[in-house]
Amino acid sequence: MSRASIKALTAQRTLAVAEQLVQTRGYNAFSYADIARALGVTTATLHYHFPTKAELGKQLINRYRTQFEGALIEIDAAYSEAREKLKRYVGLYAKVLHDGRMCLCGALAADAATLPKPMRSEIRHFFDTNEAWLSAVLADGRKSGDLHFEGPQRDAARYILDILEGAMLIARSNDDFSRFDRSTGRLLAEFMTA
Amino acid sequence: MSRASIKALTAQRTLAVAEQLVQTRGYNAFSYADIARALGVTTATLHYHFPTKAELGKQLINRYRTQFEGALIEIDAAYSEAREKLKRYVGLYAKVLHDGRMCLCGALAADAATLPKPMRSEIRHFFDTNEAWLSAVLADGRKSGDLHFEGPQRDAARYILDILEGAMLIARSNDDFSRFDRSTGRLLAEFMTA
DNA sequence: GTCTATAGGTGGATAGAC
DNA sequence: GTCTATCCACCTATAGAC
Repeated sequence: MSRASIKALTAQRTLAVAEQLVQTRGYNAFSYADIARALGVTTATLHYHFPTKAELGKQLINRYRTQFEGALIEIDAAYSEAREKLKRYVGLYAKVLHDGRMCLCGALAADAATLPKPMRSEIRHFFDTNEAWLSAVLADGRKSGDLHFEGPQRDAARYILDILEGAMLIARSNDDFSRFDRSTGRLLAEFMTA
Repeated sequence: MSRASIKALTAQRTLAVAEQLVQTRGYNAFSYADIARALGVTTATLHYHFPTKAELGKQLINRYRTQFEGALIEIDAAYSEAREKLKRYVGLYAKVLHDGRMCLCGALAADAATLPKPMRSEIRHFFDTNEAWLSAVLADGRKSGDLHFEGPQRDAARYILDILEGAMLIARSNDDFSRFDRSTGRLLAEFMTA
């Protein structure tokens, strides 16, 4: 781990709690007081590590994207077939949902209009990362005959991301996670059928 | 119009402004003060018409769903082909997006965990209405050979709704409405191809 | 129906002691 | 690094005059 990413224990715990709060309640529905209560510290302590909520939010997304990129690298290392990679990719989102959470950036996207610019940029970065990885998998799958779809890979990648975020959003609000599995199952079938 | 739905002018204007605020900023990012400023009245006046924010929110969704049902009835009256109905249905969402807004219930779904139960019930009601209408259109389209899809109509209907909400969410957060059009275009093509 | 005035609470954020 | 104490802005909501 690089020196730049070494963080004090309280800072790490703050990020973990804040992440969970954003994913379950949304950016505008959590406060420094919520985190302080969970950690057993005061809000002044939190402001020492993260001067502003905007800064905390930015680092939150950055960390989330970095961890996500790590998971994508693991998939690339463990599987060679495009359709298997796509399945595991969907599995990443399913795991988040099963943990009772919304995708961090999906949750933040809903409040995008109220967020500071740096946070909006980080959110785009996360979506761009998804799009790039998916595009590569789709290109590979199309070439090998493993996956089937019409039009540009980029558009198909965005389509997949749209479904994942939408299915999470609706499944959570309806308290029925099986809806996510049925929708993503349909999605996978669509790309795996000639 | 039934007597029960007649509302004082200020109440009507309040609902219109509040709706726009929720759709653009989210439930937890707007206040009675925002509405009061827009209408040129005091917050006390708003509380006369809507005692609590929860009550305002509930009536907001109820009104939205009622208007939406009216639009669905219009579609049914104007078109007979299932694929044409489906196109117009997607057009309803496109219109909301083009107005710079998120679907009201999609926006609220993101904050669902922080909402009072009556509001959550109204949100479900909206999604159920979508699902029921779509299921009927899909059943009809499959019967006439106008639409093509695998599995239960209900699952396909939910799949469509998931994409619409997800595509809106991402398109808005990326400030690129054309993404919505490309994803929904792909969706329509999927159901119209044998 | 709308106002003034205000209560009671919580929000993010800071100064300065330890 | 963490604390106590505090500021000021904003929130939802209410009482009572007009």
